[in-house]
Amino acid sequence: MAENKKLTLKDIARALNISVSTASRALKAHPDISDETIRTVKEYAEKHNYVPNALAINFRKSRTFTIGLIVPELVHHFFSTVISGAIDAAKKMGYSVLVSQSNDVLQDEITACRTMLASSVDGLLISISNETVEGNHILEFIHEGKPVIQFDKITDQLQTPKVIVDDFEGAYQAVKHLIETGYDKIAHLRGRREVKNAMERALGYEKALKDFHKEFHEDWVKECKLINEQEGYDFAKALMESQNPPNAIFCITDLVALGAINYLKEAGIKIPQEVGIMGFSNWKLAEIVNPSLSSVDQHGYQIGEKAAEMLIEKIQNQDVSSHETVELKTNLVLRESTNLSQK
Amino acid sequence: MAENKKLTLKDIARALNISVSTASRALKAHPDISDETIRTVKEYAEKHNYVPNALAINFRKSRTFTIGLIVPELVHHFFSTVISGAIDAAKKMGYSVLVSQSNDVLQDEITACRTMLASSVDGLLISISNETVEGNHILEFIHEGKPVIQFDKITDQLQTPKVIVDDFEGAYQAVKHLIETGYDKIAHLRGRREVKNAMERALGYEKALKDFHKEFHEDWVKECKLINEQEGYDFAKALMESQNPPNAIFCITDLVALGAINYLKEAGIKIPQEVGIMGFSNWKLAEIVNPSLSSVDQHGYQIGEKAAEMLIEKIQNQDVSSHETVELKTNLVLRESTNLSQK
DNA sequence: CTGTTAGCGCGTTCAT
DNA sequence: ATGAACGCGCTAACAG
Repeated sequence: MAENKKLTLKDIARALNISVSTASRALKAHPDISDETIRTVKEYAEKHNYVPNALAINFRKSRTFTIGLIVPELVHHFFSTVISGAIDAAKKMGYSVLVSQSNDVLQDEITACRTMLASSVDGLLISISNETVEGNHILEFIHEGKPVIQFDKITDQLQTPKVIVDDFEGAYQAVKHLIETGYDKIAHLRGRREVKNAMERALGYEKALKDFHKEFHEDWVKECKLINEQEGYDFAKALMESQNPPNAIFCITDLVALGAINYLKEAGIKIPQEVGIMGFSNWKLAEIVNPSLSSVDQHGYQIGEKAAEMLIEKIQNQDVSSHETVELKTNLVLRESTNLSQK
Repeated sequence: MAENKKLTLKDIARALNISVSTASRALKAHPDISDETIRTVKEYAEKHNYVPNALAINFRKSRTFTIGLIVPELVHHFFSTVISGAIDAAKKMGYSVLVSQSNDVLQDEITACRTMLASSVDGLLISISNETVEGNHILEFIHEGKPVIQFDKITDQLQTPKVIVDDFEGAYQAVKHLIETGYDKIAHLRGRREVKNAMERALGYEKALKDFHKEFHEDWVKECKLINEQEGYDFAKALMESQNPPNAIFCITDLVALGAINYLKEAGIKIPQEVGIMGFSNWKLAEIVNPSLSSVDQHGYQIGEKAAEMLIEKIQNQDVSSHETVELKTNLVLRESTNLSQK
């Protein structure tokens, strides 16, 4: 079956009647070694299909060329896109990626961190769970000299480099576009105040209204707790049935927007003529839903790429103390749920 | 900064004035060691937060408690669901998961395999790319005594255990349901003949028609090459504009079904009254699309779980030669795109 | 240019 | 019940 017995340096050395260290150096073309020896050793290694024992190397150098990646949810368009970008970038730099999920449960996140630490990843990429506040489990990496980079869902409590999307600007542009295409009564289905991304989007929304001198009402801002379709539906209903219904709704997320769309369709309210709907995240569903949904694209793939690149750089420079923040720009993807042209 | 200097057995031994081997044995409560020593050592280890060096252990035992997982595409509802299941199951059994994607490109798959082999995973979970035929790169794992399990997209060319969904039965049930709810002219947008899953679904479709004595026409079976929305749209159009249009379409995948739905809506053909649409895979979009799509659920999470469990079992039993196939049942999820009740 | 030696942290004989 | 010694495979400091 398994013709294991992997060839080791020792075998090569014995076969060629040289010392193990010479063999080792020859294989990496060390300048001290004569060209001839190098050739001989390399030929022999090639011929007998020598594969260095990665475990021994890892042990010796105490690093694994593996990075950890923890997200709240794996089955999620945005996060799987980020993962995809991170894996591709890591691969290019010779690293593998250990993936885990926290299910937005702090305890699971802690466990995942421990496991990653135990499997000796060289660094960590993490988007924290909703429950995470202090993050000692994450600091442990830093203590062990392993860089950590936060992305998307971050906390400023932890001094690490961060890769995020400019939520404020994304929201601002989205609302600005709504205004420019003729909507003047714009509501916002926001997320919880404790979540940074949600806060930023809400601030961008407010700023745009202010800059363009549009109405702002507390009543037009509804706080979603679960960020799901049902909430979108319910709040859209509440808004439209209120005294002073808006003519556009800017939603914290596409899923919430979907719920809003469903309500509007059910109520026979025309999209985008009577009410415009703007989502955020540009998930697959934005293309699929009917009418298709205008949304703010977050470039998940690039976030993953950038974060992985930064992390690996830090690893290679043994830099565990810097904490710059990279903010990637979003861009607006216009579809049928909002007016297209200027009014 | 980094107060590294991790505690080693040697440190403990020196501190407690015992030998390294005693310390080692005490920590795992070896029967030879006196209870008192055990207690002392454990206490000391606890107090000073001793963490065994995983790298050293891996090296010594030449295994890593890590499994590899390669899928064609990461940003894909079904595969991310499988990954989720695999990671959760692996975690329960004390394993981590290294994830990679092939993009359905053979060369990428080969690279991914090499990387995984180099990072010394203990076993491999793989859903092969469309381009994969022989799979020597996968056999290498077996040669090294590392079990491999194929799932979903598999090839019988490789003698490994497999975890798949019963595509034949799933398709059969789906078509049977269409028949039982009144459709008698059922078309099928199938996948390529070279792809096993596609073949099974097509066979299930044919068998159901035969068993219930329904019309079968070559013209009603269209082969999708790309399995995308556009093909669904185009083929649905072709079918409906033909001499003998069907009154139901069974689609190889939800995405194709989406295209078909879009065409029918555009053409003003009523779903499900005039034409019923059945998808396959039960992706997120099936719930979201309008009308929502009846589909065959593949239980991706369970596939991932089962595959990971089996793999880890094989690893633990050093079983690299068995090749049983586990076939999980699908189940039909009925929504608005098909008739509900018996006619 | 090449070989010798030592050691990474741990587990495992083999002694005692 | 405990310790000494060895080795996993590889690298690197130190000789020559």
